[in-house]
Amino acid sequence: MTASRPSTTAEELRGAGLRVTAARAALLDTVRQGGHLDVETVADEVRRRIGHVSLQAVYEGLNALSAAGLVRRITPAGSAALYEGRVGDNHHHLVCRSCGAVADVDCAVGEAPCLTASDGHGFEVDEAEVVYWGLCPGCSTSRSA
Amino acid sequence: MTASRPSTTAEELRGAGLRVTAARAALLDTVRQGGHLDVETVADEVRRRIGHVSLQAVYEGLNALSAAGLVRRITPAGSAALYEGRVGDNHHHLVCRSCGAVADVDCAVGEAPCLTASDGHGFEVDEAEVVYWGLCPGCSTSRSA
DNA sequence: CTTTTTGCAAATGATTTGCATTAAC
DNA sequence: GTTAATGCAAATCATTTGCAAAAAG
Repeated sequence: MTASRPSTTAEELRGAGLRVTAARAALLDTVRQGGHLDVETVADEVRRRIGHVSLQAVYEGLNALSAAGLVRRITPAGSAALYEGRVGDNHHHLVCRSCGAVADVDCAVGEAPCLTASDGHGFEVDEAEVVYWGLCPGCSTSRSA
Repeated sequence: MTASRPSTTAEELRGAGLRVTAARAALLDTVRQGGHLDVETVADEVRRRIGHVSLQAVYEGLNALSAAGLVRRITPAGSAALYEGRVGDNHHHLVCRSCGAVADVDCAVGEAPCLTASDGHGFEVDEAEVVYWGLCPGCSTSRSA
């Protein structure tokens, strides 16, 4: 079954140089279908799909997937990491200070505006991560009402 | 005893609604003089100034100071938090993926460009945090050389 | 067959919490 | 005198690590 087009999850994994295991495939599918999932949530969903998978395998797999650029890892609050399936489109995040909700946003200034720092201090920048802190609609309402 | 001369630091603490203690004052002075300091480093420096201070007092004090807006807490890597004295000037950070070095940068697009998301999704945004990921001069050189 | 991945448990590191003591107001 | 801050130790949470067994290529 050596398909020539990378349409399946398995093929993508292989194309990224990763071994194809049930855990990895379920991990990738799960992250791609959800929005912003923490490790525990991913683990639950993966287990719902393929049965038992250790938490360590989930951590390992998510590391491998994000290193390969198949998923993106974000750490808005500094506490628990979140994973999302949208990669390579330079989108950013709105994070609620109150409930922790995360929403996607495209960059404010067109194509890839924030990708370049005004003064790079000699750094070789390859990615810009923007987090908009505030209150989500729900928390904003209950706070002012 | 009641201090008769108005030390700037003490007054700022009072003005922010915080009690003036040796620990808090040393904390604020320390964070303002350093660049980007982690909790342990702050604790060391504070002890060098006023003698023994518990690590918990440092955590507590830094929380109070950042809640009051006197210092800023940043968590670039998701691991250890860093504190800096520059607040309210909408500056951002360059972070080295290799050695973790952090440098300040002013926003790329003028005054406060990244402060507004293209689509706020109803969020009430009050701050935008930008992290430019890359390699610092040193790590960049040793990697390509 | 060789290398990577999984599983299990214990370890690590950052940060928080409970409670008595002390200092600030 | 009240209230908030400090010190100390233990607890908590996310994540990592070591090593043997199982699976992928």
